[in-house]
Amino acid sequence: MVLRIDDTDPARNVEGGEDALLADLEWLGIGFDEGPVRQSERAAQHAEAMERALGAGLAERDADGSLRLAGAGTTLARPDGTATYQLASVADDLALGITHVIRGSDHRPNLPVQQRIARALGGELPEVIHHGLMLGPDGKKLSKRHGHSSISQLRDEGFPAAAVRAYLDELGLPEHDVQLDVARLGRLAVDAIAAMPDEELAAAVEAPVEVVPALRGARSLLEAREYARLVVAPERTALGDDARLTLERFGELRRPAPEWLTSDEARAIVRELKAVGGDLRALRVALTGAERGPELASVLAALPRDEALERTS
RNA sequence: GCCCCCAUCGACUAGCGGCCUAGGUCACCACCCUUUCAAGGUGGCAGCACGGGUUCGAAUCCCGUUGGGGGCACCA
Repeated sequence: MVLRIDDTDPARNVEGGEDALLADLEWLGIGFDEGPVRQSERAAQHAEAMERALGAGLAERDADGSLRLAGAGTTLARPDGTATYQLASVADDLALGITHVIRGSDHRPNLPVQQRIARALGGELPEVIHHGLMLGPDGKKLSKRHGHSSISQLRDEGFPAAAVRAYLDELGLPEHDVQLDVARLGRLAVDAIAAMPDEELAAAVEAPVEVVPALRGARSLLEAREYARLVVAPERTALGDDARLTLERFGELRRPAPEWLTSDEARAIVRELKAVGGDLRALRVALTGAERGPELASVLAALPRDEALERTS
């Protein structure tokens, strides 16, 4: 597996583009054996290929000095002598001993041209497989408008890398274009978060390990982060007098219990409150400042005694 | 306009001439569980784009139509 950066056109190279690409690959956990090989650093090899193409009668010199594929008109080299993608990629495929290329179907029309160039260079093009393109949920070309239009955007939206990989694996190499299925991706994110070891999940949302059980129901890392915030640093909320009884009863149950509750002990307290007709919603709001969030028992288990009592007093 | 790909439930797919009354997963709907949201359990809805062939037999092979996509750069 060779990572090659096809940067033959300086005008189109984006500042930081390569780093962003590398970062995405690393995040996804996709490694490579060689590279990155930059085509911009292989001008000498490309010049050699031009000579051979000229010698084989494959290329013709234009009036302005550019090199064109005989008969077809495809440009192989610019007037300044730099190779275009068509020539450079074929020459490098051959030079690097590439055996297989997997690329999007937008490249399909290039196949016959590149096979022709490869033969003129005295070789044979690697085996090429084309796959369908990823479309937006509306069946149209993926764009910024859809959101989730790039790997880094998916990461920012809180999808775990494992979920994105699982989705890609599921897709395989479709022959036709494929619509991005956000719901499916979300489902895989739930599974991926559920499968994460405590330490990893804690690190991913920058939260203490004790709160991890409270994060388990989250559907995205963003949501998990929000859950963690509700446990660690909730907003203070004023509760009405009708909540008083439940909170007092909670205090009576919590005070004699250990500093940290096991999940069984936490569940037992919830069960007890439930049995006496306690207002669990009020307890939730007192503890997390929100009506919705992590499972109540897991919140109890994530808070030390004094903190829990303080929030409910 | 010209060239090239593709076509199964809403989505992603399994299917390579008889195991197809078309299977799975997600979504959706109902119910169960649960005094939050998820998760989990049970059940349900729903599809071979259309028209012709070939064959004893077609989702599967052939032709056409329609639809979708890609390409037609001194971009990659």
